Amino acid sequence: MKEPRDAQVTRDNLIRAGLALIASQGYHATKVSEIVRRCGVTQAAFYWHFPSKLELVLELMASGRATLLDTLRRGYRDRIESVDDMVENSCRWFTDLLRYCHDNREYMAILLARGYGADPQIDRAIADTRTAMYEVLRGNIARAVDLGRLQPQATDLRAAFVHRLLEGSIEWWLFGHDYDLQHQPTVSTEVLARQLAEFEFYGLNGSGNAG
Amino acid sequence: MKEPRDAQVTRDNLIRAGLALIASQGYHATKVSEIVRRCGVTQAAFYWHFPSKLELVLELMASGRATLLDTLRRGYRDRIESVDDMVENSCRWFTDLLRYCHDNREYMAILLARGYGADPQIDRAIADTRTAMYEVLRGNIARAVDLGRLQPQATDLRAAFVHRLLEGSIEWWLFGHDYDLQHQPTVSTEVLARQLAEFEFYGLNGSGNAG
Amino acid sequence: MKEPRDAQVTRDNLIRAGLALIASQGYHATKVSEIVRRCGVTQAAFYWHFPSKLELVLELMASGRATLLDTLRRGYRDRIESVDDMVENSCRWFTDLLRYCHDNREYMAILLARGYGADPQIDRAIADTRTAMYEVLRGNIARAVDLGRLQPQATDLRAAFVHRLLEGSIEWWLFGHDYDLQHQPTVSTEVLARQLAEFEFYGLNGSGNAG
Amino acid sequence: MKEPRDAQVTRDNLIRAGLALIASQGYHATKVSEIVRRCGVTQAAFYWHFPSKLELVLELMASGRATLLDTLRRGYRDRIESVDDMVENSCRWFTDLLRYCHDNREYMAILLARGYGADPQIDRAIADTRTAMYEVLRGNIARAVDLGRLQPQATDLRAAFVHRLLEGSIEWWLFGHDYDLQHQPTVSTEVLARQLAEFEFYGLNGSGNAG
DNA sequence: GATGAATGAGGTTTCATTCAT
DNA sequence: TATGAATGAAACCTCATTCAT
Repeated sequence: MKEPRDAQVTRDNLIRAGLALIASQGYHATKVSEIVRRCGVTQAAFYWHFPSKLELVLELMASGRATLLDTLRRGYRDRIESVDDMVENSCRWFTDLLRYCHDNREYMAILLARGYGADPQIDRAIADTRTAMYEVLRGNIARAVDLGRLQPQATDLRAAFVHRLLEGSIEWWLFGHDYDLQHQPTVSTEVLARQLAEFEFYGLNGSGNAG
Repeated sequence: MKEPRDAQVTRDNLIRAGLALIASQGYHATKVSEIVRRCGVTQAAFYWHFPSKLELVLELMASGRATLLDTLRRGYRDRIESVDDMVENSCRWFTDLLRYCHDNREYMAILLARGYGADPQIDRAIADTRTAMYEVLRGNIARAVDLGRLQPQATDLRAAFVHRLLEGSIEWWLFGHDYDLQHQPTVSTEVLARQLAEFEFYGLNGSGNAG
Repeated sequence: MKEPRDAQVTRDNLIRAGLALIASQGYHATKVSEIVRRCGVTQAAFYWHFPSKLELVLELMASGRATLLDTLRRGYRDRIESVDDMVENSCRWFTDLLRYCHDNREYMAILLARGYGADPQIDRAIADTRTAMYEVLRGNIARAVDLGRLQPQATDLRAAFVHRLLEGSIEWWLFGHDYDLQHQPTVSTEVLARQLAEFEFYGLNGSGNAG
Repeated sequence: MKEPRDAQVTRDNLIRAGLALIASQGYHATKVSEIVRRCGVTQAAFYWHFPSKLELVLELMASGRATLLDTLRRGYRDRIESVDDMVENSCRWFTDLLRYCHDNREYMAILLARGYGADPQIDRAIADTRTAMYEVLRGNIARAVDLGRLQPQATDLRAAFVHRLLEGSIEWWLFGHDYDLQHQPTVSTEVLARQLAEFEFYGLNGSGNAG
């Protein structure tokens, strides 16, 4: 259990600082000079750890993607005999996801709003991750259709609805209406997850058995 | 025999070129030199028409905002005796909105994904417009609650859901999963509007009387 | 006859300063910052006139090459009935060439010694020009062989000898033994040309009719 | 079971790698990082062996100079009763020299073309060695003049001719017209030496008794 | 209304060199 | 003897912006 090597600390600091700055200002507005100033090292040190500013971001995105997809795929146990079972499943799954997002708000900021348009490679990294999220949701809906729990109608389209509902709501939850990085959620994880699940299956009209 | 291309024409060209470039590359990646190159004028000409690159964008956003809000507020005739009436209303309103978005895809690209993180003033312009859209939706839901057509429950939250569902779905519709500016919609305006309205009120479970 | 435009003056200054610096320090040691300092303009001005430092040099080399080849090809009137006629022809031709070299010593410095190893494109530019010079000399020898004035023996090899004798002697003449850019020729153009021509045809042993 | 590669081995490797790189790319384009990468050691190791990159090169040049001068001075046995004796002597001497150059082509690359303009100290090292070579040649000619074998005319100038003819021809022989480090000689050592010696004393016109 | 030419500030990246271990 | 990690100085180049004409 040897103590963490200095280099690793510096490297982690650089990643953290880069993440924070890019989340709040975007890629182009974030200068290497500012990243290193926050870490108390020189710019040359940055380039010892990373081949370029772009590579730092791509590494950032890749590691965020890995942990996010991990979370996404863990969920959805399959006992679904009724629509209400599906609501329950969705609710649990959303809860896990929201916790992840809450704990990784800076990564989510880049993924959901501050990333596009920075650089083609970053665009791709974001699009890939978002598409992966869509695929998971689409898979779940398709399975429910196969089991006869949902009507076999416009699966892709409705998966896109759920996907965008979910992403957009997370963005709103974490950053508010004006995309403020300092915004604090006004709703608890549990309430949001439940309301989202209700809305997902019953829309504004509700289930009929709501309180 | 130069045709009399007056100042207004140049100005409009600059705005159009700026809009196209920013929509596809983002604010920082869009250079004044590129904008003017597309218009066949010099950079100094740009600065005769606009005080700065930022001002061009802000003007862009303001004019987009005006026409968008115009469209948004035109809708929603008030005869709502049943939920199905509301679905019909939503459907008509969505249709108008989608038409606008389709006709202004570059502005929507900036508004929905390529704008944040460019500059605090741009961020504000975007946030304001998006919030205005949310307010319209929230107002409609609140009215339905007042009229006893919807349950008086979590109005803000559910307005946020609808708002993000709508925005996100438009983004997907216009630009696909990987935010490709060249993407072509795979669903017609009418079908998307109807499906959105159905989903808005009944969720994945559907209305029961769907085809 | 309008007075020379400012821009052209600046551009010429930059070229001249670049030529002088590269001739004396080599390509890599010559900094854009130094070039512009000598011209009293900013670095951005440099990049308004030239796309890059490399392009400045390539332009330099290209224009030097053009005038040099022009000089090279002007020479060699064809009356050669005896070896002594050839010596006379060579002498005149060398005189022209030496005058050019004397008037363009900075370009010659780059071409003959300070250029190689700077950049692949520069290497090519130099090699091309030197090869062109060799070809002219080889052509002359080949013609003399065809006319029966020289023995048909190892033409390529002996052309290479003459070429390198000439280049090397020019280098020595202009820059001395230690390649000093400030060196002043110790021999007049005419004497050098005559001695070179004698050596070219008779070697150290001489013509027998020398003084 | 690491083989005992002691300090001297590492040092020699560094020198060899440096020599190869500088010969092919020039001084400035050769990075310490690249030298050490080829040797499998770190940059800090480099600086344990050498005080600076410049010192490595100077050492390189000094050792090349020592062996070259050794070769140069070994030659020229003094029996010269006729010009043909001198041709024979030159031929033998050139043969030795060409062998050396062939075996040390990387050093010759730096000495003859890739060195100038790198750094004042390197320039000096090169100039000194080349001047030493000139002195040897001049001494031989002077002796021949003293012995009455050559005419007492323009000794310095003609020594310079011979010197530059020799150097330039070696450069051409080793690296071709476009200074390609990979070039293979197209003429054997013996043929080149003989032709050079013939040319040295008789020029293009030849000896009259040539084959 | 527009141009040609220039500025100034700052960006990313490079590279020889050093120092604690 | 050597390494891993860092420094400092400076290089090339970019780009929004300006100004005289």
